[in-house]
Amino acid sequence: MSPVFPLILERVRDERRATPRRERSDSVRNRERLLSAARELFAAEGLQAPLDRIATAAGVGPGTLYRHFPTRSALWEAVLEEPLLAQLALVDRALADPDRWAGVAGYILETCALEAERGGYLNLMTTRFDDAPRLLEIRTRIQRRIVELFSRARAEGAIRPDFTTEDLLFITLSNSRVAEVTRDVAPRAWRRNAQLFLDSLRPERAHPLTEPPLKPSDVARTMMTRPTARRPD
Amino acid sequence: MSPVFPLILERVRDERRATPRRERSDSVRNRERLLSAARELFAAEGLQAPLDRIATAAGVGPGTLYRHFPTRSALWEAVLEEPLLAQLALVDRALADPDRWAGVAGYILETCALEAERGGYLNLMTTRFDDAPRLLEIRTRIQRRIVELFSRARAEGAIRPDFTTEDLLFITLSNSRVAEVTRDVAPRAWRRNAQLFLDSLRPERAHPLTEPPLKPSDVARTMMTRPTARRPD
DNA sequence: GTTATAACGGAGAGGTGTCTCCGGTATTCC
DNA sequence: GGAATACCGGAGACACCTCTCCGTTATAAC
Repeated sequence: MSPVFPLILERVRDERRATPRRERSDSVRNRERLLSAARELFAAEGLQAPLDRIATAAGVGPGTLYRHFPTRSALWEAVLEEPLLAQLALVDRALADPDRWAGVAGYILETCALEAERGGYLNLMTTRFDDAPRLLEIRTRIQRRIVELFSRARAEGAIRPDFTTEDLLFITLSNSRVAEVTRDVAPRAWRRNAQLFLDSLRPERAHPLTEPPLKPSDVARTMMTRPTARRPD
Repeated sequence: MSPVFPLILERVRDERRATPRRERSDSVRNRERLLSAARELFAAEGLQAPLDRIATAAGVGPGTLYRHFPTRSALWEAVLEEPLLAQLALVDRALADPDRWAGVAGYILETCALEAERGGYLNLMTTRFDDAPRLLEIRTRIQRRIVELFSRARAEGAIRPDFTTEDLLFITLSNSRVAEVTRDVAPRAWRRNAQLFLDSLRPERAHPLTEPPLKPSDVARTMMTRPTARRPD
């Protein structure tokens, strides 16, 4: 056992590390499968769908899922960026509409549709994304644009003056709950709920709200429970 | 071993069966404790609160809980009759109000309050009570009265003409969700949501709803999942 | 007291879900 | 083709919840 051989092997290993090995084909394939299964199950059963079931649906073992996505948040980041960006695009379109009411009403209906309709993800806007900074960042951008959208509408009298962006929490929660419950029974029922809500938004003959609005910090604290099912420590 | 003794014992046993033994004091005490713990946990954590935790909170073993209340439904029947009757009383009061709008608006606000406020039970009106016929029966009575309340209000133009009692599902779901999420953060926030909803009910603010109303059978099918946690067979 | 027994409560089986470890294998590189 | 190793996937630990069985105990009746 001369010391020479180990040294050579050492060098070889270092070279390998410098030019990293190509990603294994089965790894790539499995990641794709996992993402596709996750998209499907998150849409069908909600963002809390059991990870094991996602692994099974993807045809891999649980170990493989956890290697690719160590936490639920990691999987969320990979899956939910796209729909969140779609949401962002919606606000932008709404902001571009010169008709303020049309902008606001259209935004609400479309964002509800995005969550409620088949293949849409429920609770996208009300789930904690603590460990998913990318998602959080997009949502922050969305929220800033929403504030802009509604303050313009309010300033121009397109909506009732006492409506705040925090009040959007109500339609968001309401829509996801209604959609969840009526999906299989009356898949378009959420629209009626949203249309009713729109009528409560209109400026004409609005009756004053005696209950003060939520503070933004309160809204933040209503976000849905932890991303993994693990108990709090 | 003469056959006489057994015969006497037999008679004694029969007499005992005729005059049943008094209920044991510890049994009574434990039932009270269980009910009180159940009231508390159902209110604090929802109607699906773990039965084991209820047993623990009552200071008894799980066996004792299941002996007194073999199913979750049995416990629900013992605990939820009272609040459902309170709900019934609310509709009756609303029906008695000669001012139709006041009746309807009052009913909605008060029923929301009943569910949302500390010690109230969430989802009382949207949980399946399949194995709790007494609760089911009360709820049916409530629903009949509600139909009466709203059809009068509609007939007299106190609310928008296209609003159906099935649409109440929306405020019910919305209120319980909002309450659930804001309870610890802004315990009165549900009121603002309800007030907004009321404005969508007013006839003078109504814009036509393009989405048709739910059918009563659809509403029935939106009821929340099974009473026990056991998987469906 | 004594006795019969109803009620207790905890151990544990069975189910679901999260997450890890590790022996075996498939893939890449040469 | 062979060697090195990254990746696989299942077994299994842990946690939570439901529900039952059964040896022990408390209570009521006498």
